[in-house]
Amino acid sequence: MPDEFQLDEQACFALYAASRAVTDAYRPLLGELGLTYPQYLVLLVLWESDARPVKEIGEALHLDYGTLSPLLKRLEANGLLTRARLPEDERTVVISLTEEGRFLRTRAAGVPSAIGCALGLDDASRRELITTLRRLTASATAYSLGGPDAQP
Amino acid sequence: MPDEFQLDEQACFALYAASRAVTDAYRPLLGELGLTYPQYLVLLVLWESDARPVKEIGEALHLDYGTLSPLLKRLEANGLLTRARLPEDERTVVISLTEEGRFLRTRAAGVPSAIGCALGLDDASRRELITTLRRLTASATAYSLGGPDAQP
DNA sequence: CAGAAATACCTTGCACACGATGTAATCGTG
DNA sequence: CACGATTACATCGTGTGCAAGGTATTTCTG
Repeated sequence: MPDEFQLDEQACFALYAASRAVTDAYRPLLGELGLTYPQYLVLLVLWESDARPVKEIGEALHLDYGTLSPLLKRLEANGLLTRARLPEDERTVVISLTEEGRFLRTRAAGVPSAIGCALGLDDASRRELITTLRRLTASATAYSLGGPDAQP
Repeated sequence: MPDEFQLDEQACFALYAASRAVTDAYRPLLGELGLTYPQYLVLLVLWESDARPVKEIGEALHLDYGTLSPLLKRLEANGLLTRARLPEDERTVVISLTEEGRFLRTRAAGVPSAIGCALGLDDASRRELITTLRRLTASATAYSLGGPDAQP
């Protein structure tokens, strides 16, 4: 019987390695734009719909405030976005793109297709991979929240 | 036509999110053993074959010295392994498990199956996922090394 | 065999990621 | 309406990851 500790048999390691390899592929492209991959993800969210509270960005990317707060501060320092308290609710901070932040989208126009090419996946296997990974993410998240033997 | 910037359509983000979700699932289990996920990966490598140079561990996990050196120092400080220069080649540092490091394997016996269960993948889709991810990793790595338009 | 190149590793600096803790604002309840 | 709970966010500490730069040891080359 196979060794359950065998690295090659573990989907988790394949996932971990693939994730870093893909981020590596992004690095030179995003470096041209002065961005890291997580910063690029934040911009994707904002390009899709601007002026959102930090909470929504965190939900979209599954990132907590401890990660987002300093990241957003760096993007603000680079002139890509602004932070403003909501008058109706002084607790929430709304993140809005600056003109420069909106313009960066045109400079990033080639990135998705370049990466799509780098991954070397046809459209069908890409969709299937996304489906599998989403199921896996949901399953792992449920496990984390509920614990190995959760009793509701 | 679909927006190429759409977060939901990007395999990269699914990968990034899944990788972190899986690491989250490991955290409580490994926390019991006083380990992080990358530290656990190093032990997997050493449990498979002990007394290896840092270079080999890095190749197995696709990690560089900048990550491994401090990580190995922490594992050494925790009494799980030792570092020794090779007499034949004073440049290389050989990492060997201590008695405690070897024993930890028995305490970690339940981890792989617990995670396997948490991911909720049957054996077939797990293997298929690993295959897809390995192709993807190879493709992304080749892209990173060769550049978008490499001319050998 | 001397000097150059390569190798193995280490350290530093920066940017995530996450747990834990703190704070101000709002909400819910009696 | 007082006051405890909740919410939204910030900060701090620790541990990765990676680029860049440094050192010591070996290997290669002329």
